Amino acid sequence: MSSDLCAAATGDIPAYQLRSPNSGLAQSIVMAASPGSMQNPPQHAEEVTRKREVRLMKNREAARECRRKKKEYVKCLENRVAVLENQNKTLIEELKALKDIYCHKAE
DNA sequence: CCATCCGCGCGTCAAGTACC
DNA sequence: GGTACTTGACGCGCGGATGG
Repeated sequence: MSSDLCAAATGDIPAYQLRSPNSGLAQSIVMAASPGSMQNPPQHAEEVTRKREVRLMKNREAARECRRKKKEYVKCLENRVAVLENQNKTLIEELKALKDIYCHKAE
């Protein structure tokens, strides 16, 4: 069973790069030290650390998913190459056969 | 054995892009 | 603009292959 990735693989845009809203997880919870508050109490430090951990965790998973998609995409491309090579071979054979027929007629 | 190489997957960062 | 998401690049550790 080939996924939709394969269908997209026939197009121009790498399927694993196609974006859909709400797909996957990721990083980015921008570290915010509120501009006015120069005091940096321990609670804030904890909060910052927590946010960073969450961000790292999300990005970790996002990277894993990204790699998985990329691998699948490459596999699809390889399959496609195999199919096209076969088609090419068949067409070459066909052409050869037709040429043969044509040559014998010409004689 | 052991040292070295190689391929692979991982975590992280940074830059780019989408979406609000 | 700010936030969320995606992905290329980098460095690291691990396990298997291989030559000495």
